[in-house]
Amino acid sequence: MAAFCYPDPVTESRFSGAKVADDESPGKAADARPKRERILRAATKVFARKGFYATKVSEVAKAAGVADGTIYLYFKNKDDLLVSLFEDRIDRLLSTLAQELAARPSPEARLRCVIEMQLGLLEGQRDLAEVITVNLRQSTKLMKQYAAPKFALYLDLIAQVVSDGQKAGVFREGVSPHVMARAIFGALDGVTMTWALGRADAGGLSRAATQIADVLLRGLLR
Amino acid sequence: MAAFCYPDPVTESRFSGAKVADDESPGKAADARPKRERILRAATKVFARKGFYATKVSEVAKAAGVADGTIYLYFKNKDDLLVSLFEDRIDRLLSTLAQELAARPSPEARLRCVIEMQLGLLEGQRDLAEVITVNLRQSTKLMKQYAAPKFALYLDLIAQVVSDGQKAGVFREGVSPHVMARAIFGALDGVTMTWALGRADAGGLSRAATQIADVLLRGLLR
Amino acid sequence: MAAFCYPDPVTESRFSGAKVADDESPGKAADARPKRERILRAATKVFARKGFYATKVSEVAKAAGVADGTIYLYFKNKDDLLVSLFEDRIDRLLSTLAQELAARPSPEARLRCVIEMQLGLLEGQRDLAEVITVNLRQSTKLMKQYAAPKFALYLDLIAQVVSDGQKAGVFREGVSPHVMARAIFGALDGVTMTWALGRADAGGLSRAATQIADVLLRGLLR
Amino acid sequence: MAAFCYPDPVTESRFSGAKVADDESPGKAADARPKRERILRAATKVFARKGFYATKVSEVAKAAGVADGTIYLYFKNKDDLLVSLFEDRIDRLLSTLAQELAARPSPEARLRCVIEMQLGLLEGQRDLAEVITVNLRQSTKLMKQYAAPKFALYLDLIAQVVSDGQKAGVFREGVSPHVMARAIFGALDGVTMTWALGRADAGGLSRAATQIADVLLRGLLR
DNA sequence: CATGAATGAGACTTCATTCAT
DNA sequence: TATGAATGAAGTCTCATTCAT
Repeated sequence: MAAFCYPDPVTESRFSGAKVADDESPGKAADARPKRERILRAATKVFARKGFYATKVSEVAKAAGVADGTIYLYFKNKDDLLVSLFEDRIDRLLSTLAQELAARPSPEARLRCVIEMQLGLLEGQRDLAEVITVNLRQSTKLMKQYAAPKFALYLDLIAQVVSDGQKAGVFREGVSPHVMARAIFGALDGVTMTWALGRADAGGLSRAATQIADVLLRGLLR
Repeated sequence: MAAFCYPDPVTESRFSGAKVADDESPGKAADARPKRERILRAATKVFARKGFYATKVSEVAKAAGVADGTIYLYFKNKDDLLVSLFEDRIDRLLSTLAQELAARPSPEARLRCVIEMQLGLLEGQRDLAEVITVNLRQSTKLMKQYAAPKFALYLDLIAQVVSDGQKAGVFREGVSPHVMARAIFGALDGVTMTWALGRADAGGLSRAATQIADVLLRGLLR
Repeated sequence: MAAFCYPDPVTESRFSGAKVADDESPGKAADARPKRERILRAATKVFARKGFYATKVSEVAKAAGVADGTIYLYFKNKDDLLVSLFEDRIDRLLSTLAQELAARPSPEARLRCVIEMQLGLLEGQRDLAEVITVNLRQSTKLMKQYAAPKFALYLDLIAQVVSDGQKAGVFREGVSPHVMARAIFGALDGVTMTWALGRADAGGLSRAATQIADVLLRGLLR
Repeated sequence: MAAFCYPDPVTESRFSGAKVADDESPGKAADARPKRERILRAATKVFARKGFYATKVSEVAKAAGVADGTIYLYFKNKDDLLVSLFEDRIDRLLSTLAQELAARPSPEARLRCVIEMQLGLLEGQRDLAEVITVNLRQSTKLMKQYAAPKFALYLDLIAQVVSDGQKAGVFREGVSPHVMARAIFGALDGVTMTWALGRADAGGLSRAATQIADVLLRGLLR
């Protein structure tokens, strides 16, 4: 559930110092990671507030507490900042999701898991949610060239859950797993987007998750 | 179904003056509209191909066959081009949809109508689909200030269909009509987005519409 | 002799208005040429004073009395400014030189013509001289990629004069025309450079021309 | 002849420490000099390949196998690198040349000596030749402030040779020794430049030296 | 109405230089 | 001495917008 998440803000501040010391290879720049993370986190916040194109690199730098030039020690350019942000987070989601799914044999449970995870990981992270649902789509180029491959992996994973359910005789035939994957993703994305752009009340996404899961499962079951 | 559509490309060049003259408010200059339409159409094409921010106003002008400055006789600025594009199209959708829905009493038929219409109007208009699903999200500002209100109207309309279905005892209780509206919209949007970004095969959206409608209806029915 | 020159500063201000009107094709942007020339002239002045790399594009713009962006309507980038400057001038030199040489049959006269022309065209144009002898060599890239081809044409032309003189039995054999061409060009370039970097006294180059021509001719004659 | 040259690349790596230790002022740190030399040599190579302005200090550092900051322990700044390079080499040339000239009484021999030395020292050192003929002119500021004084010394030395020859009644009167010095230097520089920018074939410069010396001497002799 | 040359503000990015280690 | 991560000043270039024709 914490898959896609930044380190929890609470624990983060507590352990950030320790983390560098204990779970990083000591040869590497010991403080490089935190700085990269700091920049990414600042970028998320500013992008969400102002939009990607309206955000100046210098604003991200200021928010991260580094010099403008420092951004370019960690990211190729401004675009790379957005893409890296997306890739970092979706990588975490993919690996956790794969792991969680492996632990759940029933198709229903697996589908619920996907739904809860996609919504759960953004709950409480309005900024990240906004960046991913809104800002990431800023540029067709970014979408097509960079985000698309990772995104396709995620859709395939959902499609697999549907397909497995069909093979197991639990889900109805006659529904294309790939269309369904897109629809499921889109439904969750749509809910997240309006949540992020609106009041973003606590618990809103969890409640939505249950309802959407109920409807989709009833719709898919034989 | 032609709601959201451009005038048919064939008739357009021949009759554009006349056509727009009769179903539009007469206050505006007689030949201004076709030029406005030409610009809007060019914008759609270029925005879809390159993304809103990567598109220069001069490129839209060239694609529309007008001078750069002419754009500013019809639109306040570049943002206005995108917003106008969205509003023009969604206005047509809203009025047609309201009209179509009025003709269908059963909740199932009404929900199917929504789904078919949202997908149907973009079928064969890959450019427009891409602009609406991808480019419109370019700027949080645009989304929040301009698109959001119109968009909310659309979501309310869907929510109403769900809510009416519940009151009629056809759809299950326990599902928030607003959450459902967002999920339905998102599901269709997700399918459209991948369709537009991918191969965009003819008929792809219609087939998807039926499947999604089936799943959602089964999921919503008592 | 005016080959390589800007229009004479005196006549220029007198006739610039007229020139546009009478000797330009009227279809073309009537005032584009003067603006390009103005920029080129401003660039020469500023480059000579501060060096190419130390000169900001905005300084050239200010000196030319145009906006920064205007520079980019006439030149691809800052490098192009330097290269264009060189090419424009050398083109004029080449065509005038070819024409003058055709009118002189004797090898001695032809060599004197080359020498007087290379030095004469820069006499009184210290800025241009400095840009060509000093600034142009600022970048190996510029030299190798752009200036070199035109420059080679010029060297070939000198080599041809030497070679023709040898065939005519006037100049000694045993001297490579190409080596000699480079040496002649270099001798003149060296004199011009120190003249431009130093006091640049009026008449200095003409006097030098005669002396150098004398030495080289005596050295080359049988 | 080795005047202007780097230490021979072969012996250099083996004996660099010892060699520089004996013929240099002992005041400086014992191992600082080889590092200074390494940096200067790296700078020559990289400047020749990319041009002074296109070369980053970090590239020189990498080529020299030192850290960026180390450069600043030996040179005040990037400009100082170019100036030092020039001064180091020209100092060697000047002292060797003075010494060689002292050993030759006849004006003809002295002039041949100048020519052979200027070309000879660069033969086989294409990089250095390119830096001196092309890169050094990168900045008017560098030329005027730093290189010019040393350069003037060199020109004076050549002028002296001409002037002495005239006084001895060997060279013709009526030729300004200073103009001649600039022309001689320029002729050699021109040949070197095209050699360095072109194929730079072995022996090319020596052959050129003889031809140029022949022409100039015949031109200058009574 | 239409044009398109001109504008000029402002963003991204580079890179010489510094300094804590 | 040596390092190289960090800095931040500053320049090139773009492009939305204007306005004289």
